[in-house]
Amino acid sequence: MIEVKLPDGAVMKVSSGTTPMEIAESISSGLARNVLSAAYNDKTVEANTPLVENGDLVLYTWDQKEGKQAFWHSSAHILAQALEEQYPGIQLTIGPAIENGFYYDIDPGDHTVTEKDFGLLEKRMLEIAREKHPFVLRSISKSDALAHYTDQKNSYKVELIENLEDGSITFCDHSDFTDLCRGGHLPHTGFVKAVKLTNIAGAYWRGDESNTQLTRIYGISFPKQKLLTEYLNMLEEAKKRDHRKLGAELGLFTFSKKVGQGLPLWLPKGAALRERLEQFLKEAQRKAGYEQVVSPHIGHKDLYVTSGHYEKYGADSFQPIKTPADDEEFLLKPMNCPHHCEIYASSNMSYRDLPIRYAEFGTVYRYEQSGELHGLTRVRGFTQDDAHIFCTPEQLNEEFKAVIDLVLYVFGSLGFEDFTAQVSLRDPEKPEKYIGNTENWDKAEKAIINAAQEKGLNYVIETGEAAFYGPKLDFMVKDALGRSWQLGTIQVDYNLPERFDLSYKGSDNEFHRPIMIHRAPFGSMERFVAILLEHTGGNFPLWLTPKQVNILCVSEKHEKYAKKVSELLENAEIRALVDNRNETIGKKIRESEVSKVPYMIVVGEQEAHQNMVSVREHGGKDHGSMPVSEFVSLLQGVVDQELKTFEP
RNA sequence: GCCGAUGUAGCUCAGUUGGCUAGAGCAGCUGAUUUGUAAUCAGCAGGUCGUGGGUUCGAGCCCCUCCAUCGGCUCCA
Repeated sequence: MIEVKLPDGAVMKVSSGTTPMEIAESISSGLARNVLSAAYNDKTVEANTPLVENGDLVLYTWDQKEGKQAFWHSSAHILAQALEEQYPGIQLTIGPAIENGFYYDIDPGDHTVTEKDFGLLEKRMLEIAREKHPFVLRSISKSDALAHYTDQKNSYKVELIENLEDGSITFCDHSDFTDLCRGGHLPHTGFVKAVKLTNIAGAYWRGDESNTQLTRIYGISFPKQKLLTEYLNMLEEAKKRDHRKLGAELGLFTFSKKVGQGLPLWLPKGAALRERLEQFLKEAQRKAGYEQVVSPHIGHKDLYVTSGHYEKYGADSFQPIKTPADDEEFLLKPMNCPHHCEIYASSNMSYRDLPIRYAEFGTVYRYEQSGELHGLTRVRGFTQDDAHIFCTPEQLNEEFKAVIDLVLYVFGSLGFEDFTAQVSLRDPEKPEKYIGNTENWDKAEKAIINAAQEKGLNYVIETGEAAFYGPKLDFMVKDALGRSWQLGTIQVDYNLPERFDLSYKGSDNEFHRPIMIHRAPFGSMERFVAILLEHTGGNFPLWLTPKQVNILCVSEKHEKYAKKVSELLENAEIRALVDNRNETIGKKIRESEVSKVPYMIVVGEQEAHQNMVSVREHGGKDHGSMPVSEFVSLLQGVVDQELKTFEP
């Protein structure tokens, strides 16, 4: 007999060899129907793994992340089986569950996998599912495992097995299909009731560009058809919030093949919105003791050789511009930091001057590979809300925390509550990717973690995500389709001050090296506006939106009164326009709704007569009629709610 | 850059096995109408079918090149 403890504290005495599924059955048949997977003593087990020692058992259903993982991972096995049947001779590699669904990577050999085959594959997967084949995990010796895949001429699996310890290797069988697998499956294939293969892509073996490119098939599966339908509807809804679509519909920005790919053109409305964002941040930065500087769009190649950027990115950048006479080389500015270093170096600094905070909305140009461009989130020319703080080691912690406050203020004012703070550290296995000595890196990484902890930030650590000159605290936000993007970033840098030989005179009358903080709360104006669009669906905060009020005339006869209202609003710094077109009021309202203008004022006979305005909010809410002054206070109240003042 | 897909009017789309002068709705323009809370009516105009080449008596449709876009991979100072 063994003792099995459940999460609610109950202890069950069962005979050794009892499975989690049998325990679920003994609790209730409803639970048993829903159990997908389990964890025993914090280790993932299958629902049909015999338990042979005392321990803690957690049963997972579809409602838990772990349950979904088992579900999708098992679905990947079914996909692999269908793929092998459809394309004989392919080599299977890996097939994990991911955040939403699963994929399988295959080397297709002579086959070309196309979306046209998805229907057949899905059909076959459902057939396999309906046959309710149990997933059976079995141990196999390393030599037998190698022999199995050498036999199949599958070099990928051989490579995987060679890196595994003998004794820890397991195969998973279902139907007549076998795969190398460490476990985490459903009891049997029958749980899978709905399958959708979503897309097909190239993916490099082991994520390394120098390796062969495999074919990756993505899919998602569900225990009920209804859940699949809901998922597909959700995707449709998300597409409506795509910033590329909304940006065009709302007249914010565009692209031109002639100007060049990845080079956004801001239209008047978009430019006005961006301008407002800049003013908002400039004001907060002014209060926080920043000074604006301006630097040119090109810089001498030597500048970037000094900074180290040339060595790191020179070959993959827009290539140097050469002067006609002296054959000097200039680069389009790919970042602002070296310029700001030179501004710092232009005067003698004392410890009394520090911290120095140079801010600039600096437009930079980076040659991103064509396949990486993506709307406004990944472009070749963009404007960073950049600033560089030069400070003493004693000031570093306070300065860093002040920047966290600023970033949180910016995010708060724009309604970004759903972000992940990510501490991006260096990859200790790849020191060649970074410049500077280990001692400074340790200090910089510790400084970031300390500040994040003291600020009570709930952060995750990602190794290998640091910049080449220093670690970062990144603020990650997801787009409509759940893809994660870096917006705000704060970086600690001991390296550039050294490379530019920056110094200050200390109270001890000796020269010291300042520490540099790179930071950008938005990240870039382009990406920030893109993600803001996807989060708000184009319904921007009132303070930010291009047009706040549409004044709609019931007929052209009321234009004069409308103009008067418009002037009053203008005096109160409210952005309003009169719509006096020869159209029905219904049509004007509809167009105003579609273009997401937050407020509508209807003026006709009645309003002109009573000197009032009828107020309708975007979405249909009727505020009734009121004097213009009352409407102005209504809007000011909303803006006050949205925009808290920044107190550093 | 790599893998896969897509490209017809400003936008959303139709266009049969290759066969008359490539269609529709919305947007635009002109006129009528003077409107009370999500689309008034009529007329007009708008396209080198992404680009360049090829096959064919004949190409929006078939083949190739390039360009751009979309979904991934890699990259992201």
